[in-house]
Amino acid sequence: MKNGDGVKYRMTKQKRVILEVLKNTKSHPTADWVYDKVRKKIPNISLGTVYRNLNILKNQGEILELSYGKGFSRFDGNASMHYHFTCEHCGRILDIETPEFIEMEREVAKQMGVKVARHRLEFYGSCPDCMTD
Amino acid sequence: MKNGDGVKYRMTKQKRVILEVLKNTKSHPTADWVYDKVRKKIPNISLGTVYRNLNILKNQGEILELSYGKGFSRFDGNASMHYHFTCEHCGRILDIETPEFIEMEREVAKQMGVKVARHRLEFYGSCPDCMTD
DNA sequence: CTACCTGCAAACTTTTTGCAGCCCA
DNA sequence: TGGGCTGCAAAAAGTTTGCAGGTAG
Repeated sequence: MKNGDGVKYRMTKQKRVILEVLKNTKSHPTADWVYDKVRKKIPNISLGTVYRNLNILKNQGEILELSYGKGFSRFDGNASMHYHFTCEHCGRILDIETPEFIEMEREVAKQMGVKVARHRLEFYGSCPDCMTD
Repeated sequence: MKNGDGVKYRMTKQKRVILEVLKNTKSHPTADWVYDKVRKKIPNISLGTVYRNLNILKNQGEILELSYGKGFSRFDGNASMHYHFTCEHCGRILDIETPEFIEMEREVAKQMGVKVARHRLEFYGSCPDCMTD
């Protein structure tokens, strides 16, 4: 992979706009959604460039990549640690403001004899708009 | 999709062997690994059949599908609720025997005004064999 | 018998990559 | 100026699907 460890990243128009799009949405968009949105400002940008920059931004710690089922990722312009709630009706993904549940890591480390570096926690259910069922 | 709601599932040799393979491993294999393993017993089985049956077994609640990053799923012959620990060195996935942390669901439901149906929790770090670093 | 299931192969989806020219630092 | 970055298009990788014949119940 290019842009490995000791490589200096450059700022380009493409990267700036991609980051802008991600920072200005609360949705947790797919690469394709970002592509569509960015094309409004840079009509001839290619999907490959979007993917390349999403990976760079992720490596730089500017954004988060959230892998959900099968073949697709979503991206989050908010890189600080937070959990997510997915509405199983409308598909919306909401940020959760709860502080991290770190005690769980200690518990698992002790019980399994492993070293826990991090965890990922996802909640699923119905969002306020979809609770009428 | 075939095999929808009211459809009766049949037991076939293929499905039986696939389930056997999954119940007899503690690894959390990919579809491809299952395919290789099953081919030792049914040499001319097709990958499509493996995928079809993995989906059926998942819908029947016999196995779990675990989606990790990018383009691939892993399957777990242990369908009872449990968390997973992934070793970031060797890639091994271990089952965690901790009871479910259900209080978190209540906490999130109250704070966000949502209805939480379930959650998924994944731990990452170093397993006992890889802790020498 | 008859629906469901199978093998095969082609299609699909999402993401990655090779290349030649471009442009940021 | 040089080494990363770009657009384009082709390729990868994982999964799904259409079809015609096979088989469980």
